[in-house]
Amino acid sequence: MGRQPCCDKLGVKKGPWTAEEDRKLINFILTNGQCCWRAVPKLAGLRRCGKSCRLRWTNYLRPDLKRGLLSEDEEQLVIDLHARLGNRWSKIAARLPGRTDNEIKNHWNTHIKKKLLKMGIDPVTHQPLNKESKPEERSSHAETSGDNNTTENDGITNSSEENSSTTPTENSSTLLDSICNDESLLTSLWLDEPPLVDASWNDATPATETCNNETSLPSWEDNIAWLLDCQDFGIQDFGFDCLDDNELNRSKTVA
DNA sequence: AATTCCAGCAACCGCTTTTGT
DNA sequence: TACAAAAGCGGTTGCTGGAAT
Repeated sequence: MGRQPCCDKLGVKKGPWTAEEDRKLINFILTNGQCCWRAVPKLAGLRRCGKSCRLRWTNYLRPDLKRGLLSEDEEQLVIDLHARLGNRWSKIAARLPGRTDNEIKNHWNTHIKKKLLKMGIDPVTHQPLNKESKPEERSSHAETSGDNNTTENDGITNSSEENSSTTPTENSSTLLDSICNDESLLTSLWLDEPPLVDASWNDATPATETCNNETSLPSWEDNIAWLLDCQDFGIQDFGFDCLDDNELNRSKTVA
């Protein structure tokens, strides 16, 4: 028979998350860390499926998330990475600190696609639209979106000259340059090495000392502030009082 | 002012991959 | 090695708010 659903559909709530549900989830994860997602709803007192909890956490509640539109640099980086990786949003997101695959995917579909089309560039092949039909030497990344014939090595070997051909604006960006000129980084993209930055949240503990590196991740405290600003409940409502003293101290030292 | 249209985004669904036994 | 369970991923859907009529 088929797989069992990730959760029994009966009694499982769907649709937008309420502030109360967010609070429960945050409270639980801050207290216990990310453990078995399937068990989270039960343990956290949520009538949601584990999958939904994971999504909500990773896409919206994680304190290391950046909010707001992608910057020019980030956008350019997404374009370049997409040219190499295709629709592998999670891989792309792994190179943009504080951004999620869902966010990048949405941004791609709503903004970047149109932008590229306007510029006369095919968002799928990253080729100029008028010479799209040419089979071309640039096969290295054009088919990333197709049947993924591309081997991972292709992306690496051609990385340097691709850089100039994938619509990059000359002066765009330190972020992009630093990544695209860094052969080892590109290699890591293809070799599935762990992300450079987001790893600090893999264990979902608030201990994010490692987060404040040169990529300017928002700090834990900044995001607490954001959470408090953007959602209409206070820190008590979040159950942050469950944090231990160290965690609380860390939060207090921000301001 | 009311209605329609559309863009943006959060969330869901189903498939694939990874992990554990 | 085979199988099942869990996690992860990418495509798609549907709701919401703002713009246009």
